[in-house]
Amino acid sequence: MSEYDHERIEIKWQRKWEEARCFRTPNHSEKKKFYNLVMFPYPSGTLHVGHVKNYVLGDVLARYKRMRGYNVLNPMGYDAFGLPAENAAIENKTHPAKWTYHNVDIIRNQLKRLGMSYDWEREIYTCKEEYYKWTQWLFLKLYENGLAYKKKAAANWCPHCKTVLANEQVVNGKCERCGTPVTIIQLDQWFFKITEYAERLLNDLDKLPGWPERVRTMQKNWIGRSVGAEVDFPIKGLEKKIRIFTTRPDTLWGVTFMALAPESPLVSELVTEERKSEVSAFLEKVQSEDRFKRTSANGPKEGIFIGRYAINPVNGDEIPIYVANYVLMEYGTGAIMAVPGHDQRDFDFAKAYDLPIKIVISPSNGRDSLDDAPLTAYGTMINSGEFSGLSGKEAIDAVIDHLEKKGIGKRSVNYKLRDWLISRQRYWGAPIPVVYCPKCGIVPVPENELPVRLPENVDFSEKGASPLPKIKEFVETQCPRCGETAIREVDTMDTFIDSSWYYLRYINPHIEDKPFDINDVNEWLPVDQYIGGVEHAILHLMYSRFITKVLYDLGYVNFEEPFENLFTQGMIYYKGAKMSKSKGNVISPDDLIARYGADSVRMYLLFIGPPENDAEWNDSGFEGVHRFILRIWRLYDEYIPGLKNLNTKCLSVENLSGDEKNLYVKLNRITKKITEDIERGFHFNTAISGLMELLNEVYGYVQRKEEASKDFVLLKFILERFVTLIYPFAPHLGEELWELLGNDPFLADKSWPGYDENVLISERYTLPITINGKVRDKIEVDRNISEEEIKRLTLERKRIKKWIERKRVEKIIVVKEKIVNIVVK
RNA sequence: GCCGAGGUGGCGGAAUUGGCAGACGCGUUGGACUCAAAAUUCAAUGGAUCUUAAGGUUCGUGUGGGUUCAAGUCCCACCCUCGGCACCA
Repeated sequence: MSEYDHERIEIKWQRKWEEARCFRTPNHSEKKKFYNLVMFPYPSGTLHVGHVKNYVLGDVLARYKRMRGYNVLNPMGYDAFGLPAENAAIENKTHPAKWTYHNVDIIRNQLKRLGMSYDWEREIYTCKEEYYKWTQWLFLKLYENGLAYKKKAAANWCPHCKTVLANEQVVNGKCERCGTPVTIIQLDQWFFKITEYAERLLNDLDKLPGWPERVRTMQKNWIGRSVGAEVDFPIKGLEKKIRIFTTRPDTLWGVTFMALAPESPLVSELVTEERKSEVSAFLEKVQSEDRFKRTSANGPKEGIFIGRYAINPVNGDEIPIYVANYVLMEYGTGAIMAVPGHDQRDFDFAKAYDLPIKIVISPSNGRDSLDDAPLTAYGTMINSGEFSGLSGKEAIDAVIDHLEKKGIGKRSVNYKLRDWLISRQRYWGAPIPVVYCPKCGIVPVPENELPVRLPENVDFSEKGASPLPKIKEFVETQCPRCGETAIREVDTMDTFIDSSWYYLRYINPHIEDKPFDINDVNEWLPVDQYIGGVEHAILHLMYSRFITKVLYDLGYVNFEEPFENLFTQGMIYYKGAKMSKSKGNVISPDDLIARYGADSVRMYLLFIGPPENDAEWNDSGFEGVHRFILRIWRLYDEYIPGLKNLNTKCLSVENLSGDEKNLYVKLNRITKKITEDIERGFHFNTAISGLMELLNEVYGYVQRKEEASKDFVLLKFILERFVTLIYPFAPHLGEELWELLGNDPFLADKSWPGYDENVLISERYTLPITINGKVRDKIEVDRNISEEEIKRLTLERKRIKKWIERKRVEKIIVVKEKIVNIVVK
């Protein structure tokens, strides 16, 4: 009896696959393409089992699709630029590149040791010149087309990371990476005009039925479209107007004051002389407050009258103008009309400052007092002149038409989405390819001068600050336009730009004169299956969609959405928390692979539960799966010597009966189940339980049967099928047993087995009989039996008679092949 | 507050179209093997309850209603957990 030497087996097959280049994917093939993509890792250290789950899911699908005859593209690379590398470099007095490449080597080895079927010849690193050259090219394309611009603006600054962040990278007022509360600073920054694509990013979500509803909803929320009107309010005694945005033009008659954002330039323009000192004191106070708290819900409403009045353009009311802390400068016009009768915030403010409350929407549900809450629901307009009596959408449309006709307002759409701030005051990223010339101003670096190289000899001794501005050779340059001395941009690009197009580079990873070949990309994209964590629901996934749409508009690709199907896998928890180095609860795959083998790790990560759910790592659960693998090994080890030379072609299925027939039926049933579990969408946990069932069945057979009466040809046939079925999940074990059974490699090149539907339909089956819905008996019947016959047989049963005697049988429901139900009273 | 997902044995989880709830695994218990233990292997395993036993009965999928011959699955109301958004006018 031989031991299951997982290490020998796994390394043997990993080597063989590599030598035979089993997983190399030609760009063109007779076969149908399948682009299988797993979100590439940020190489911050070693992978733990939580990361590994992601890659295992992708690998199972890739291997399965390959067996189904697809030309599968299954690439891997590294999202290799980023701040952690720089921080580590500062801490360990090394270079970010060195740290990054070191980590990449570890991760690559981990992935190889796990048996991932990647086409390693397509490996990409976003930090390599040959890659970031094209990231810079992408920037130029956006710049040329007016989609990249520079402006001075309030930006989120992370004091710990010492850089600005995009809105998407601020979570609850804190830096998404390090958790430090962000502050606001004014800086000259580069932006991508993602807002110009807001409508399409929103609408095209409907074209993505293969995405989880959850992710689409999150993006919808983030884009935050609202429809309404812009209205101009004249100011009493001045030739000025305040423009506001509202989604409720039907409440225009209920405006009792106006409010400006503290940052609004209108404040200083409009404030009267007498109110100036009080107002600026208020502004100072607001500025000193925590911005996140100030702009989050339930904060106290504060403000101050600026001494000026506006005129309500629809009814001529004079209304006071306030500055209020709850009005945001970044949304709409930075000014609002306040309708305390029908808006919670305005209501709170009005209560706090004793402002009048007017009711202009009729309280439909019997409420007539607004003492404690405003009436925010839609309803019938009242006290609104000629518009009184209108309600709902009709009312809103009528009011807007009126505004447009009178020239005091117009239909308008607003989004919560802001432009993508892409400048980072860091070293380890792709330099923004722009030069500042005293004569010509902003000058983009010409395409043929790319890449703008990141200088390598860099001093990281000054803690925290980017070293780029201090490198003379980098900063000082000539203007590409006029040749005069000029200064280079010293900010680098947000690393989310690197990852917003990497799925295109995999198609032609080594091409030198362009980022990708248009024809090849159009052939391979969109990605058929994208797999990754839900934490990228907004960030990476929306940026990638945006960049794809830009490339589409510029004619570089012929598809508008990059990822046809998206699967978001759940996280692995350990000791009740997300695995993380800082919490000290990571489980490394390395030790497990050394002790139990990669196949056990793969199988457990698949068996742990539905892959989209979060799951708690459980050591004894893992051992259970490992036991299953040992159990497979023992069975094969015992029977292979006797089976090796048998020819399964001799198997005649028609002549099977009894135990053998049952076993054969089971094989077909399980084959069907596993196939459907995979096809139906990542139900790998139940697929594996099917394999367990099948193995139990085989064990039952070989133990029950006398040695002499066993059908060894059938046994061999089943054992061959079994390893084929387990191959996508435990590929090393599959290949090894396949070979030991006397077959030539590679199982990797074999087809996924079919199944015989006909044998699944048996001539006889068991039919449960229920009385008033409770199972009381079962009968075995012929497939072709008539309903009448079933009824007759049912009523003859001793057990059934017992239940229906002295009762009245109301009716008998027979659902063939399902159930019989007798209704008695 | 709004939106989304979910709630099933001691535990992880199955149940695909309304048709035998609890597949598979873990754990537990018992038998075999062994000097013994481990490993392995076979069997039992939702709760309550009746019976000497074989075998019954009854309750049971977050709670309360409803539809149906039949509900984990459909409808209504509610409770709880998780995730997202949250002064966005």
